[in-house]
Amino acid sequence: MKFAKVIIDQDAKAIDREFEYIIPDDLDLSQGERVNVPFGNRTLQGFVVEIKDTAEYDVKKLKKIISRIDNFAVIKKEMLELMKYMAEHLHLKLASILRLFLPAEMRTGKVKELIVRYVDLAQNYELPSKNAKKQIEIVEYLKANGRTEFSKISNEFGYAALSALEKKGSVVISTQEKKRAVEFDKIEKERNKLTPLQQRAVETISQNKTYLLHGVTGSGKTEVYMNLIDRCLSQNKTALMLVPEISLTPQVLANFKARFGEEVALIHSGLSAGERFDEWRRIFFGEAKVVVGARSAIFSPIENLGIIIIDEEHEQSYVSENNPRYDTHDIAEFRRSYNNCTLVLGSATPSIESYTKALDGEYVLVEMPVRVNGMEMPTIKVIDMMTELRQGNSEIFSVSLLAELDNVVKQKKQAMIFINRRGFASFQRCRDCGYVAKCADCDVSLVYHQAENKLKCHYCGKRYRALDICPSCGSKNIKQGAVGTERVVSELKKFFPEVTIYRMDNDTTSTKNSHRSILSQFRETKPAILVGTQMIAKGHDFEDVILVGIIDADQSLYQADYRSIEKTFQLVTQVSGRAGRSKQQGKVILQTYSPRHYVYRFAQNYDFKGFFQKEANLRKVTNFPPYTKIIRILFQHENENIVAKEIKVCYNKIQELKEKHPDDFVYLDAMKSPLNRIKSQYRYQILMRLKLDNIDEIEKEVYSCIDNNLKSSVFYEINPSSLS
DNA sequence: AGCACGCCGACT
DNA sequence: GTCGGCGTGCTC
Repeated sequence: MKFAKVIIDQDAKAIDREFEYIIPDDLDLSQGERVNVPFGNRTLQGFVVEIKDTAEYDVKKLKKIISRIDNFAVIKKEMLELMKYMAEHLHLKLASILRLFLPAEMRTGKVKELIVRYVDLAQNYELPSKNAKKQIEIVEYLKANGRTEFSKISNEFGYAALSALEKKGSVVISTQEKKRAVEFDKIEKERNKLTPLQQRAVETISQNKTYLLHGVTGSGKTEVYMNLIDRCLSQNKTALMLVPEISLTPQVLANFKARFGEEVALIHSGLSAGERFDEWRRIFFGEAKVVVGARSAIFSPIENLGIIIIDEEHEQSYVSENNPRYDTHDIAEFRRSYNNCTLVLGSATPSIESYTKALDGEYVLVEMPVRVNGMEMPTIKVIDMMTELRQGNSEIFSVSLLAELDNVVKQKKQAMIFINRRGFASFQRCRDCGYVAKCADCDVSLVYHQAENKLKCHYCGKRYRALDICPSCGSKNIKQGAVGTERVVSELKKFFPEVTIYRMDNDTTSTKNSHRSILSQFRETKPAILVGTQMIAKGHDFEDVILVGIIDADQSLYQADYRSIEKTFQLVTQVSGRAGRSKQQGKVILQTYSPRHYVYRFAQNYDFKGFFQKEANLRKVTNFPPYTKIIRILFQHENENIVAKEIKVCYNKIQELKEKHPDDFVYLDAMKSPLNRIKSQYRYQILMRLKLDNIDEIEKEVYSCIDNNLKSSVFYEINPSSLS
């Protein structure tokens, strides 16, 4: 008799463990298969994670597996290992980890293979009579082209003729699965010859190690990646390349398709359910040799990996913000080691964490310090907006920015204005009493959207009427707060009424192709100004953009996040990289209310190393990552008394732990979350910072302080970037 | 998660 | 007397 250990596919902590079942004699089950099992008095879906000859549980109480669900093992061996690793190191629920490994449409069974009918000539077909012109055409066509899709023939020559042929037995109809193809712009891209610097990088990155590729914007990292993938393919290995979701533009995808053709599979949020299902199966069954995708593509069931590439490795989007929370770097490192392959982390502005590892010798540092075309980096001019204000300019734009914009317009060139906000203005405030409208459910400032004249909560999506009278003091003196893209556009129109201005942010790119169409329109128009959020900061090459304006660079600087300075440096560098991608040296105008902050001084000089030294030192003396580990345990429940009570119990246990190991703790406290209520859930959190010396043991003990049977939902987070 | 079991109030 | 409220505990 054989037994199976099964994980039930239910996202509940109480049953998040292995259950044993008897495998029926007539079922030849293997590890990684999905099965239906009796559970209590219901039938549930589960994953077989192990098959064994003996049972640990009381055999008399064991039930039999009912049936298998697929005809193959959906979870491969590597992924089962990865599951164990993630459970142990990231404290995630097994069922939720397993769900990461297969597309949702597979789990729910809502999407099926697309089966298509084909037509071909029968071996002993009869020539149709002379009058049957359409039938003759079909026969001729099939003779010339062979087996063809039924619908194509039917549409082109008519269903009547086709079915007549079918009745006579002159054609045969067969069915076959057709993979839903992802549509692309066809582009021909010439292969650029590698510069000596690129050549050296490709040669250096040759071993089964982790490399940090630090190349300035415009240094041609993508071409290096492509060459590394080429080499991999020629060695009969596969490649996995990750790109931040935001830079997965149709252009980027088309580049890969043009270079690697049918061997590429793409995984991104824009795919339809059917496309995602098919792409996943193409990867699973080894039809795709190169996978390009966003964060979640790291879980692609691709085998025989030769290389994993994480482009823009510093991007925060590589850390999933919700359950199950993971950092793509950790998963990539696991897969590198499991497959004994190469991992490349690429960036113009590596994260402090990664660069520290490179200096410590954990990663191999590869540098590309100059641009491919030999151009100088754009000049960055830092403008003090306080001085502007004192000199009587209370506009959004500084005198210098307006002058430079004017210059761009005269030269019939292009400019980009970058702004770190969405909507018309961030919030509405009463000038008399300081009242700011907040969401009743979430305790967070509402965001004013001019187009609809509504206030919206960005956390729960609830909508409110815009303020005209202050509900607190009755004053009518209501003003908008900080500026957003819409406001910048309408102000710009005042100064440059004859210039075309495009806007790109979450609101203008919600429909499927709007992203592409805005960019291609912008590309065609000169002079033109593109106003946008984060979205315009990444990867787009516009030859004629010679000026970039950054409105209120401080926006990201003063967030309650220990990485906010690092993020600001990255942002300024990335945005500046958009200026002057061709012959003319670009200019950047950076507007700030803190012109003396060191982040701008280093960014201005493109001094990454200087910035790194300063920032790493600051982290060290203030005891922040990468020199410590922050752990946040968030408790949520609709009943405030319950959360408060449960968090107290947990906190006391951790407090005891701290008394036993005082040297391992830097900080420990429990508190209300800054956003005390979201979607009617009260939120309390325990925050701690731990030293790294005994981190594995201490963290394990910390985690064991969380009771398994709490009413509150618990979210365990490592190095959180926002504490709201 | 879902479902049964079980012990207390207000209703034909 | 019973119907049903949801607290508690279990699921191989």
